[in-house]
Amino acid sequence: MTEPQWLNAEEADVWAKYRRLRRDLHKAQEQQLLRDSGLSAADYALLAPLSEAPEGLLRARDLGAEVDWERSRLSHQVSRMEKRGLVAREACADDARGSMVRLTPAGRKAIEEAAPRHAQTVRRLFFDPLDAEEVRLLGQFLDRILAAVEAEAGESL
Amino acid sequence: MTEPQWLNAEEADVWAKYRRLRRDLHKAQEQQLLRDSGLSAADYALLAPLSEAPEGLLRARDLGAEVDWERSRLSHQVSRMEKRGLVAREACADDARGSMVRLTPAGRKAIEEAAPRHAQTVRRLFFDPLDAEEVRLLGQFLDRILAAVEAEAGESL
DNA sequence: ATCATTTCGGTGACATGTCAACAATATGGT
DNA sequence: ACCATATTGTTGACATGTCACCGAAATGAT
Repeated sequence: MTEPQWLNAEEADVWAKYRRLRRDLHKAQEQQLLRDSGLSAADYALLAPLSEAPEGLLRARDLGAEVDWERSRLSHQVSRMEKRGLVAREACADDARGSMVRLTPAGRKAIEEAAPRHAQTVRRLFFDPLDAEEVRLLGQFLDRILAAVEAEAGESL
Repeated sequence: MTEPQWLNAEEADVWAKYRRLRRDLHKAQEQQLLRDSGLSAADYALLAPLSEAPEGLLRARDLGAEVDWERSRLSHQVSRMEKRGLVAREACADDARGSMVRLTPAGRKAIEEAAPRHAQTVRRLFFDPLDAEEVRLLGQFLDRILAAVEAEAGESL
């Protein structure tokens, strides 16, 4: 009996490290983005798939699928970015319910300036501390933990 | 020349997995907490150190240090939790600037009911998919990445 | 003792994220 | 064609998080 319900000392330590990394890495990236490009993480998340789409144009539904965001979240964020001139909304020809989101020239300029430095930051902070074999292992660990999380999420559908 | 500026295919894959894990694990935990205990992640973050403090009483400054939150964030969250009866503010005897935060009986009940299931969820999702050696390795990886992140953060001080 | 500086907590404005509800439109079964 | 249902996007209310600033009080240098 006595399922191992609580975490042992090493697990508690690793869990604390994960939470700290989660927070501090995200904060470091947001600050780097904002400082270098004036973009927020939410801005970047939407600009990246838009910049890879033909003509920088995506239907809101498809942009939402790319980033896996809820519709309301996407709508709010697009509204904020529209105000700042990073994107523009257009009508959807195929479907009168739909809404197209187009990257403006200013938005294209912002993402193209931001992307290299963003990638450099990811490399320097996340990958440089590990060698190739360790990256491979970490990928395996993430796969397995993700599978457990997705299985849990799947139950409630 | 040509510093490895962009991520290679495996790195991009691992990075995408990390971001997905980051988001989905956090969401799974928040939902479990809210469903089982009516607490948000922010509630839990403050209730945990309070429940371990003598008399469930901590000075705001020290509570903030425990969770490493900014003062304004802590103040906002304590205000919201005060409204819901989870904690109560008191004057600080030593320092007239200070403010004490005390766990109410309702707050103690909430955290004590939430904690075991929270720990179970962490174990099931994060640690059960890994064996002991893998947990040890993951801890090493996190240590090294964290060191890189903290070094970066330290530069701007 | 005096006064600049620091610490402490709080507030308001705003950005972000979630939820419930809504209106308009599309879709599919009959 | 008709109508129940699903999809799409938006909105408003609210929780959360960040930032700049403030006022009060403690601290430290002189």
